[in-house]
Amino acid sequence: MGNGLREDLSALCSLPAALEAMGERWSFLILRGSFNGLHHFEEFQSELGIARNILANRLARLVGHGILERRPCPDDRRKIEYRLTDKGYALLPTMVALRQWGERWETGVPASPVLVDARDRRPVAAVTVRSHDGRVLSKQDLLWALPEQVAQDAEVEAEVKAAE
Amino acid sequence: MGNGLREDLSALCSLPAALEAMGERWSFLILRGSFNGLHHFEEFQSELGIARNILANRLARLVGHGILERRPCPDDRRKIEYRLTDKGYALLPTMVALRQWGERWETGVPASPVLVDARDRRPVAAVTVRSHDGRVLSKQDLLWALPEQVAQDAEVEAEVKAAE
DNA sequence: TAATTAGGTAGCGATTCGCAACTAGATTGC
DNA sequence: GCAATCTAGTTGCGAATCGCTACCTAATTA
Repeated sequence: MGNGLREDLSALCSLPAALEAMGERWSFLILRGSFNGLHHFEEFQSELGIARNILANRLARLVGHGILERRPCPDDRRKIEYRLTDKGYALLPTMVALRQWGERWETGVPASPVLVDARDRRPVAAVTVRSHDGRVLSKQDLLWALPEQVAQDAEVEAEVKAAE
Repeated sequence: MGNGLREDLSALCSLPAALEAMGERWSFLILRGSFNGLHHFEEFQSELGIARNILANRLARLVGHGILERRPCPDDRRKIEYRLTDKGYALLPTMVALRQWGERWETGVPASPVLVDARDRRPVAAVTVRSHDGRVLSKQDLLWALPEQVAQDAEVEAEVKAAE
């Protein structure tokens, strides 16, 4: 049933393994490439091993959604630069969370390259869900609520005003 | 170029909007259903509007990957229960992060239902990337490092031992 | 025992996939 | 300044996957 995800990439990064389980992978993988400093068509193509027409299609889609920005290189007008927009960069927590999940549950080993704190070069912490005041929440601390059941903003607004 | 993602779901949850941009959606959407308390084939089918053969295929895949567990209902032997495993539940931060991204950048409105802290029914915080000691890290605080460049465990092990 | 319900399969046309070959514009080598 | 090369695609093709509808089987209810 599998359609042949490349094994050579699975070894380096858990993301393909995570997406093998989760479904479509190229958009996420292109995004990972962007986060890791890839900027040009040929870089993505050779790094990811994606078919050229699919890559062109996905890049166009990502640009269309405002996740990547497309602009000609000033120094070499054959080249096109693809860069993350703020919107694209905002997918970092999602990316990191998915990658960490793949590390923990699929590959079992840390992916490379590792995302580290620039200050001390230590790997970032596991991405978690937290309460409004920063406590880590786990399964039994969480609840799904309809909008009208959410604690209303009386106290929240009071705090915000107090902080200003 | 779009293949017709249902609009009626986009209104309720930002995840379809996020996945409209990100690619494959059914596995994530089934997972969201699981997080929100769906357990049976027909529930997923009518809630998500997914084709039956695709749903059967995706459920089998998720079960095969150990994300969902499949077991016959003891009280009604026609029914099959699909439940999140620990591995499946571990995708919560990814789900929440992707959903929050969709809320912020695609739909612009909070999704329903809302994930809240059971203690005070306030919505969970935005999922962020943090340092090992919990500081929120942003773009300029982060670095991609090769495994050999990661701060080695001399001090880390020392701390761990000190804590024991 | 007949009708209904739950969880699938089977068949179909349309779309998308990956692969390979080709193209167009810019640049470099000689 | 002309040929070779390099970048970023597009095109054509067969294979796989998609969504839709209809059908099927086992268990339950009337």
